[in-house]
Amino acid sequence: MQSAGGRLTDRKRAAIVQAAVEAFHTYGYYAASMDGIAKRASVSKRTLYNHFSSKEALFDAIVDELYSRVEQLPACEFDPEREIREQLTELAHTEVNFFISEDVQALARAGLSRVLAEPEVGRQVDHRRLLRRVEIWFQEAQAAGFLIDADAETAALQFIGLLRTFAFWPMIVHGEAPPNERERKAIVTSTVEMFLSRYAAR
Amino acid sequence: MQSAGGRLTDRKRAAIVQAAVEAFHTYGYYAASMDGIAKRASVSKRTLYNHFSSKEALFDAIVDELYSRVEQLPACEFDPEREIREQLTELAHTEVNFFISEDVQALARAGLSRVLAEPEVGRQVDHRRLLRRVEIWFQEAQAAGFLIDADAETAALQFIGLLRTFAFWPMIVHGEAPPNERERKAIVTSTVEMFLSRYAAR
DNA sequence: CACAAAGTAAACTTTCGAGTGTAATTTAGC
DNA sequence: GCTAAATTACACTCGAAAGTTTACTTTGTG
Repeated sequence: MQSAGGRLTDRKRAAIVQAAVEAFHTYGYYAASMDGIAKRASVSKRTLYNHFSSKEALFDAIVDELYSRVEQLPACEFDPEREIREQLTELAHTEVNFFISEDVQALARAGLSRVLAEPEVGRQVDHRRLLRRVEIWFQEAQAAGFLIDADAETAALQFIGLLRTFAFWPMIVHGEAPPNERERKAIVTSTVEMFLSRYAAR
Repeated sequence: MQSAGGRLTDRKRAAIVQAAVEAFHTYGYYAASMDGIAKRASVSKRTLYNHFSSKEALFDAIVDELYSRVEQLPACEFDPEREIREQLTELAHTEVNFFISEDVQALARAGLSRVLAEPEVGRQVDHRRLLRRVEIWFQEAQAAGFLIDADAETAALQFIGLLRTFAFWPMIVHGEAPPNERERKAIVTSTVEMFLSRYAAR
């Protein structure tokens, strides 16, 4: 028995998943090799293939894994008792932390590199899944009279789009480091400011 | 002599460039093969290699080619005599048409797929180059008293970011069709609206 | 301790794409 | 028409990466 918990096979599987996340993060789907992942996980190639029958199966498992981590985002329910700006700021911080997390970055890099080579895959991704939370929040704030009447989906996309512009795409495209706390604050503030300028009820 | 103009070797080269743009657009950098490009250009593989000594050289040539087309964007100078909203709308349309053009999409897809596998490449891309025009425009509008005092780079990034959120990333990530004229108008209008809500002088 | 399940190492097959060598053919300026 | 440069077909090398086979070892539970 080793120090880490679980049966040997569970530990091996976890090591593989971890290594795969790192490899996909670093190299993208195509440039990440199964040999490399096996090595990184300190696992024989055969063991890798015993757990995951192909690279694609491994990738799909990783996507599921990361999605499940990802959907456990703290729910942000609208609260009519609290300041709208404060709540929006909190929501923005949650989203930013989400986008810059290792897991999401790994998922995005791997997913993107795949989607670029196999566009059909991208067409089947539900891009509203992550938007819905914000959309619903917006509708509730509207119903409570805090925000003006406007298309909730557009507003949600604008909000998320602004955050991604500063805290997601630069990391993906230019390999920038994740924003530090000061930078995150500036991003959130400028986004909230813009959003409220447009949508705050008079 | 064939119908198309130019020396044979020039025509061949043009066919190769055209085929490469299409291939990189369709498959991304890695999944596009030199055999495929040669076939698509109706050129022997050897001729392809006589013109471009490697895939990387071909890619770089394409990047240069597209960049040169791309930098001929109609300059949008700020004109203190005209309505700010009208000018901003025009600027937005120019940018949207730019982002959704075949050339830019091809460049982006190829560039992205490369950057995902070789992050160093991405780090060397000057991401402010396309921003500068808008930034300068914004500063001039500020100086003329049409826009409030605020960080020009942030504002420019927000503006471009909003447009890309609706008219660029969905095509890249989800393989969506380019927005039609009605959709483009809606994108431009909502972006201009948001931008002016935040930055228009009182 | 026995033994079944799981892991290991390393050589192996296949496939695919980049890039080359060559001999024969076509093009176009003189 | 002659000639040099460009193009072509195609067979080739080379390397990388997916996935497999085999013979052997480790692990841990009853």
